[in-house]
Amino acid sequence: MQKTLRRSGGEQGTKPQDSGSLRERKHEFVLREIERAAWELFAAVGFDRATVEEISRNAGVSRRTFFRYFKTKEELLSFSVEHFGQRVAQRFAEAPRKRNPLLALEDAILSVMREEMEDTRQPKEMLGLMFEEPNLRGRFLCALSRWVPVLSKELAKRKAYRGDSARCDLVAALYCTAFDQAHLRWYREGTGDLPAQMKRAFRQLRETNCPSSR
Amino acid sequence: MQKTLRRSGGEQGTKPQDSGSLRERKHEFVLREIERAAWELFAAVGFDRATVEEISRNAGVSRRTFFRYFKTKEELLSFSVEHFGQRVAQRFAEAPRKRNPLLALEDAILSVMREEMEDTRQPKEMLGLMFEEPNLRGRFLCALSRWVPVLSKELAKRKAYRGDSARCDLVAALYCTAFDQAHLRWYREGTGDLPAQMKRAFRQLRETNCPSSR
DNA sequence: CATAAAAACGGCACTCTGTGCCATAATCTG
DNA sequence: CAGATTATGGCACAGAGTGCCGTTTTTATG
Repeated sequence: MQKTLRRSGGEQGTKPQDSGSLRERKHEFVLREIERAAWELFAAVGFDRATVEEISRNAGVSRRTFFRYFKTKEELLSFSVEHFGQRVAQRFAEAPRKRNPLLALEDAILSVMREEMEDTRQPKEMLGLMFEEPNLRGRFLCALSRWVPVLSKELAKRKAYRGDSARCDLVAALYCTAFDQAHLRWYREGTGDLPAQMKRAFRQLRETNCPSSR
Repeated sequence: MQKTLRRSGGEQGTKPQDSGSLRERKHEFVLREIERAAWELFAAVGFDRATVEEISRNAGVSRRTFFRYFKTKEELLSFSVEHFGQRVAQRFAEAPRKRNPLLALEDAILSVMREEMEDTRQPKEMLGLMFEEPNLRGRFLCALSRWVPVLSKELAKRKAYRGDSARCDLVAALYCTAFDQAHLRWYREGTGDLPAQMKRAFRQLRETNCPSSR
């Protein structure tokens, strides 16, 4: 009946997803407009002091409508994060089957990350909010954890991981953690480049083994 | 001037920490009383429908006072989780220096976990809330992430990890993730025992290496 | 023990988030 | 164009969380 059930796991407050009809294009437009207004205000006054009231006004919609696009104010944050995960999963799926799954996954993450960094967004400010505010940190981690089933599903298609969904989930989650930790350190140090930090985290993840048997 | 700045990293709404004076013993008592009342109500009507109003009333304090003990309603959840992490870190610190750090850490987690399971709490219900409600999932992950600096600090005392705080952070975070994933799977499957699930996750974490060089 | 300082408490008013409801406007379908 | 769907805005409302202040309890000091 409905063509709307697209997004894999968690539902955003955002229903129409097809692009084509006027209605859906308009929806997409307003969505971006709210997002833009929100980030503008976040950058200006911080997350807490940016009221939905004012975000909505700047975006040209009513407060009530805001909540039809985003279930909560915090969802504005998880939105980008989830989209990122979707892209990683897609990129990973495109990697040749012969390639080592872990390395393919790492490349997928790095590849999407580089694209994102070229974008004209406010990546650093956004991450800053994510890491500073414990409230938003939770949101971020929650959004990140939604990558797990998506990545896990792709991982399960690879020969070495087929049939062990628990292991797929775990490995996916571990890579999400490495992703997070690399970001965190990069943000806190304030120096160095993110891809290098990320690669190091991945390598260390793969090297976390136990020399002596139990 | 103030004796209140104690807790390592994130501040709970809970200030006095020394035990001895009447004031502090009373504070501890009221804290537990609120916690008890809260979990009782959560179990009865769920997290969302349990209002702070009613929790406070059942605990015998005012609504305003509730927020002096817990900064937010959700902090009731992260409270136990953080305490758990503290205990793991302590147990880990007690392990002999000669022991392999990873295995020692695993044992510390398993050991505290077993103790917790014997306690007369509502572990399953609590975890249920943590995993179902995306809202609480975020809180849980955020609380879990606060283990990282604590565990990392202990890890850094071990010979093999000294001087590489980035690696310590990462390894600590990876183990937190394994902990989370094991719980998640255990909860979703509804069967099997948690320690076994946990051990399996740890083993798989250690085995996540890359056979072929890049 | 008495008394003053310090801290906890309760109550009140207030802002903000998030939701249900309904009337209106925009869009889609035929 | 007409009717059905869906989006929107406005309103009222409940609950979370905070600032303020007067009162009560605990501690410290003589």
